Amino acid sequence: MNYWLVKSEPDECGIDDFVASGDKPIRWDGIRNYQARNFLRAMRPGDQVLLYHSSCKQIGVAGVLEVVTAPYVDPLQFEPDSDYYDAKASTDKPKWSAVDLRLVGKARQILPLATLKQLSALQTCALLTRPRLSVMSLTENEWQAIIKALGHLQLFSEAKG
DNA sequence: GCCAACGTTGGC
DNA sequence: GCCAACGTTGGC
Repeated sequence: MNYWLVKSEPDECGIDDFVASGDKPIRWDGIRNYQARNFLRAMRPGDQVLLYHSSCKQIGVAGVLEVVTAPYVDPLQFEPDSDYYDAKASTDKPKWSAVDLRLVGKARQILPLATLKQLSALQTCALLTRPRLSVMSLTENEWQAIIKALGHLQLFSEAKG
């Protein structure tokens, strides 16, 4: 079991999109950074993922997702009309990957960045030390610290009964 | 292979 | 909207 954190602007794809999608997974695509891609390629079905909302009113952890599929070729790299088109990628030599993610639970309230910054377990976490990295692994310790902060505040609710 | 210019991310 | 951080590009 591995732990991850992914960032997204909620206008693009946020926790409410996962709530609306219910059991149906959403493809996590459009990653166009090599380090983020390499983390994404290490994802395995069943891995747990925190969803972080960036560049928005309420910045912070918005909920928990899980990995549904193994990584596969991101089809958007081949679509010229897509924002995520990559002219250098070919079906012979695809460059970018995607996985499918599904909702586990939504936070009752966003766990704000300001709070995350105060957690001692996160002082060396990539979320705080590596700005602009949009997919990262978390240690079990980092994961537990965030889950505890979510749970202790009773922020967590089951998305589906 | 170096590095300046440029573009993007993302908090504030 | 500003700007710091930093990844990418491209000239040499």
